Amino acid sequence: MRRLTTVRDLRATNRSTALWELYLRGALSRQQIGAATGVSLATVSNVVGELIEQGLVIESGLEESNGGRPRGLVQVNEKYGFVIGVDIGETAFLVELFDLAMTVLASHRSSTVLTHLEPEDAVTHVVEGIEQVIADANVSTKDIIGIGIGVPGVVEHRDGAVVHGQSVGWDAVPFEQLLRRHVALPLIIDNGAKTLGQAETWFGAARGVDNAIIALLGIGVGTGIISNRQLYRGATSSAGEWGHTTVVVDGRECRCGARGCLEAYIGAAAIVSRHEELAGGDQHVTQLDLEVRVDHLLATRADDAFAAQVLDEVTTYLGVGIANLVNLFNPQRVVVGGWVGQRLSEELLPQIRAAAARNALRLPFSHVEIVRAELGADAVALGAATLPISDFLSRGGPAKIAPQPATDVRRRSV
Amino acid sequence: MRRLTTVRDLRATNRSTALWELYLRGALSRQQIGAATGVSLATVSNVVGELIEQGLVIESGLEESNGGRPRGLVQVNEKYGFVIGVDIGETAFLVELFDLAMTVLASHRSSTVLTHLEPEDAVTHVVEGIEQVIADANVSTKDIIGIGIGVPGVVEHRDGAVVHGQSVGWDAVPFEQLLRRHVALPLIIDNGAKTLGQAETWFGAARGVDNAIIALLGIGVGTGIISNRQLYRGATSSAGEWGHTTVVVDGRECRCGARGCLEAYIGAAAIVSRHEELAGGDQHVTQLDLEVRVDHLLATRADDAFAAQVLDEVTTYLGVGIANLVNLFNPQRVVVGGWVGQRLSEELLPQIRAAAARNALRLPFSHVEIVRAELGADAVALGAATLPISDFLSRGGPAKIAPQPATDVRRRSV
DNA sequence: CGTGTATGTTGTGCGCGGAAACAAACCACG
DNA sequence: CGTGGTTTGTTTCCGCGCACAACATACACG
Repeated sequence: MRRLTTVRDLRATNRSTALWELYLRGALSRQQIGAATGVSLATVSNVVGELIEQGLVIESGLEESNGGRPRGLVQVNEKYGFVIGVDIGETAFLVELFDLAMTVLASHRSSTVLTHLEPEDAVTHVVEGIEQVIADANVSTKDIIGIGIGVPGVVEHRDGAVVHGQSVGWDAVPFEQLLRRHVALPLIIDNGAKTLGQAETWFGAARGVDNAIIALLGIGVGTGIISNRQLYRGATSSAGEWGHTTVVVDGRECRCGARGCLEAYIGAAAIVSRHEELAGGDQHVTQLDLEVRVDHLLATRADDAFAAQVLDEVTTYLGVGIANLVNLFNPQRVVVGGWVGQRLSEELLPQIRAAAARNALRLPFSHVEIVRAELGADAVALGAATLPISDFLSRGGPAKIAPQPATDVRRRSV
Repeated sequence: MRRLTTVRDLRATNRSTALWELYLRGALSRQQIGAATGVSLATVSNVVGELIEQGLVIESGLEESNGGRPRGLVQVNEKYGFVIGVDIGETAFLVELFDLAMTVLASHRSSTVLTHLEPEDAVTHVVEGIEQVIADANVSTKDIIGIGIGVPGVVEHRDGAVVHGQSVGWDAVPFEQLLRRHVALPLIIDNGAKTLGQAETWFGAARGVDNAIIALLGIGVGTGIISNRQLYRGATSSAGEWGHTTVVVDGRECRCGARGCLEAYIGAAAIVSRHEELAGGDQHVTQLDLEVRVDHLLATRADDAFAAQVLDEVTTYLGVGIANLVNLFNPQRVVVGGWVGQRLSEELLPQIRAAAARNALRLPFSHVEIVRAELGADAVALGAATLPISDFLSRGGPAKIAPQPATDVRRRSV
């Protein structure tokens, strides 16, 4: 966090907190801002006036009056700038361009089979997508605040993001460096589970919660951990690697090389192959098949005893995994998402809750809600797009605006 | 965190950060303080001057000069105030009185068998201990900044601390309320594993580390999680309950009622009874015996194949538990402490590291050090005593000092 | 003992937020 | 339709805190 020492830093933080409030809560009156930020009304007026002059904030109607002057509402100018969110996912690339209200203005999808993705190919796909959405939405490059990218793997920040993505065969790929050769805009790269977590925290099932965990179940299994409304990153920002925590010592073999990992029990591939192990069947499964097969399992569980058993096992292991998170992190809410998570929690949420209850300590469990994710799989791109917005709000606006001339303008206009 | 809005808050934070630096790093020159806090030398002089006048800080010698005026060093006045740390542990009560340099000025120990501890008895023991150490150290009550208490169980903060301690049979005991009837001083109550974690962070094996986990292995098994140099508490401050995370689905029965908890494999009682299960032996083990038996296991592991097997198993499970923490929290350092942890890591640390390496992801594991705790079991009381100090430093000194008169004094003296 | 060098302190000015006075916008009621 | 009451928004003034720069201080060295 930036240190706060001089009087001018005060202005910067007050600007920033006002912007955050306005962004997350929508249109607010000046008194609401004052109450939320703790500054006097006079200062709110002052700060808001500055923000309006610079175009970051616009007036948006009046409240109903109850006898006196009606409260004027202000809100963030949705068209002040634009952001791009990129999802490099398990099944496809998705590039979306948003305004600040997170309305999708343009979208570009391209699918690939990602068993072995060449970094250079990924760069090409992403750059193409970015150029495409900018052209489609017809926005000026200088109005784009930044680009956020969610990748399938651990992201290490040293001299730009370095990606370790086992599932796509990436070992210490300097993805940020590669991209910067073709993209001049500000880039922020993070793990896809983390960006999904951010999306659910800002706009989905974890909205308004201080401490939450968003579990992402797909082929891979991961989490985004929200602590004090912020992503928990750990020392080298690889925190939340839930999929390879051990739930059975000496258990099933996992693709990571260890044994008994959670992913080896509740990952999409594990679910399907477990059913084959019980029922017999072809061993050749492509990734696209996985979705169909998981759906089929859920649909036929009333008739297919093996399917019922598999889902029962999955529910148990998922419950154990969640219980471990609850014991260790003591969150207020656990959100189950990702395409496998969505489907499972759609039909089996009570059983998942029960399994978690059996394995968690009573006290932390009594304070936690286990809910289904509200946003779909596209939320990874949405969450990625929130990364530059988060920066933008924390900086209190664009970095370039020199506060001095702005003050002059105001003075002259008086 | 307190919000920072007015210009006066600036002074308060600068005071506080200066105090923190001085406390954690010892005697510093004014320029060092300036560099660490980011304020100008003039302001440092100003703030330090105020602190010296109020007696919180004293001058402590000069540095060697290399040509110019020698740097004057300042440090926190160790005798400005005193704190009391209390450890309500598995085997005894320990009450200690410290000065701000954490020198023990008086100590009071009383042991009990804690299988069923009456809250009222605990209150009596603690109050007696507090009165005793105050009398022994011959300090004035008004010079005591506060009392910190580490308890064996989860602490919930609502209307004062409420303690849930299964191992001592406490279910929602309003311990703070009970104590306040007899103690007028400021009280801070927290989980013993967390206070130990704080002690190792400030003075022990996790000193200077931003993200660390201190594992406490005794009869119970818990952790103190340090994130950004602060204790991670979660939503209701029960975070870090490691002992009852599941490492074997459908595994050994645990005293908590669930199955396969880590504590059922590496807790002191589990270790001893596992050896009995293999070797046969009397089923009657008191808590005091446990220490002897664990020591015996370690001493005879070269000759006793069963002992070797038990320790091998324990090492494996401990490694798995640590690996799970590493994957989820991505710390820079894991400190193994508690009396069982100390003994195990004394002799088996390489094996523990190897077991963790087998089960953790490569990337986070490559950034973590697994080390032995530096402080003994008494550190729970030490850590508890840091709680009021932490408050004191964050407030920038005692709450009562009105800044206005102090300024007057200075002006008059000019 | 003077000169050079680095440290500590003392004014001065700028920018910030708070309090209070003031201006503005609306409702209600006669 | 106008006036008083009420609530909101703006402006002015003041105190405060920090940065900058000039000044005072303390030591080493020759």
